[in-house]
Amino acid sequence: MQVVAEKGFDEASLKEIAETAGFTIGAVYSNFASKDDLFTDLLAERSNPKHVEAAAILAHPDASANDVRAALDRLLVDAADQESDLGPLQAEIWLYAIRRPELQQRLADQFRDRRESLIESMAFRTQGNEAVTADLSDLATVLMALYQGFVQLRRADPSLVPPGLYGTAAHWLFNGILSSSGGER
Amino acid sequence: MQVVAEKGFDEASLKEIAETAGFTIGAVYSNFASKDDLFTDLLAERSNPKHVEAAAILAHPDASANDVRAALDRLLVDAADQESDLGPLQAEIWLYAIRRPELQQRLADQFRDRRESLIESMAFRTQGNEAVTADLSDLATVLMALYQGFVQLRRADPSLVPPGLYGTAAHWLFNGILSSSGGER
DNA sequence: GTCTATAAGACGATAGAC
DNA sequence: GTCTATCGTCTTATAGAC
Repeated sequence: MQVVAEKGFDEASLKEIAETAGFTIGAVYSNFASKDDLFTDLLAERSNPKHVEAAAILAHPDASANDVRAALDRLLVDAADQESDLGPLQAEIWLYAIRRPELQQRLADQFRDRRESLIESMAFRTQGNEAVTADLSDLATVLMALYQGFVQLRRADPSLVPPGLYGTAAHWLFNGILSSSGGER
Repeated sequence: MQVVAEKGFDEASLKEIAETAGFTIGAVYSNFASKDDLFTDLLAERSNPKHVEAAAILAHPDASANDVRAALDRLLVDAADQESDLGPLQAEIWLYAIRRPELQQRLADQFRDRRESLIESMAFRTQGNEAVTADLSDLATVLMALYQGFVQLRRADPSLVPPGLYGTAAHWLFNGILSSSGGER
């Protein structure tokens, strides 16, 4: 995955992948049937733990609104800056999956699962607030899409995405839902 | 660009690229020095007209809030569904550019230009509204990131992004900014 | 400017020794 | 289960005729 993130799937030769892992090509082929098989296997192992983290914070009953905003920002900065591989890797996986019909469904399911855990976490914090509850699924979708977009913008140039903007945007969305529920939608 | 979108940069062989264009490999090499040269040249020609379109609608003084929401949704649906190449192509370009330091700056500039035209369009509609004007740049950044994320989610599975959600999200953000400007931010 | 033919090399994948 | 050595194929890029 490290080599694929750096070079791209096709430019990542099995020789380099094997040697990065401390093996030779032969060793790889005794464990995997093909390069595609290797990639799809590693893909299955790789569940996305980041959004679960955020969901855990969102779900924490003592967390204040500011805690949530700070958690979202930390999530973004960690992903885009510290783990600088994450953006390219996700793009590679996305491209790989949408071009293979049998994987496209799995990718969609993955997105759906992440959204579901986000919804559950947020539901815990917004129960009793009907206005927000009704739009919870849409809000989760927006937060996920925004995260993806921010990671890519930030990778092109960190100064494009001011620090704290992810949390601020979430704040705007939340308030926007509240103030929209009264009038027309 | 069509072949690159379908197969990916590496899997798009010069033979297929040439034949798709109705030429042979030799003809390509009499016009371009290398495959990278071909791609970067085509990359430069390809300016993104879509956001300009949206900006034009946003800038129209007679446009109602509903017109703007409808325009944003049309923008998304057109991009993700009709031009189904756009998502993969943008991902390919992004990956290609962030891996080449000399292109990364050009990519960042492109993002900055698009944001600038979005800001100008919106400024025309929000003049006099200080609360929104102050956050215009951030709002534009959020709308751009959201657009990118939506296109990718929708390509994995259209039902992940309900119709109208882009416009709704923009509506929430706008209202959120208005209601946030009074209290703490 | 575009073609055909070809060069040089890298790649994924396999065979067989250990 | 991992190694070395090798096979066939495909690729980018070039040379030279037209």
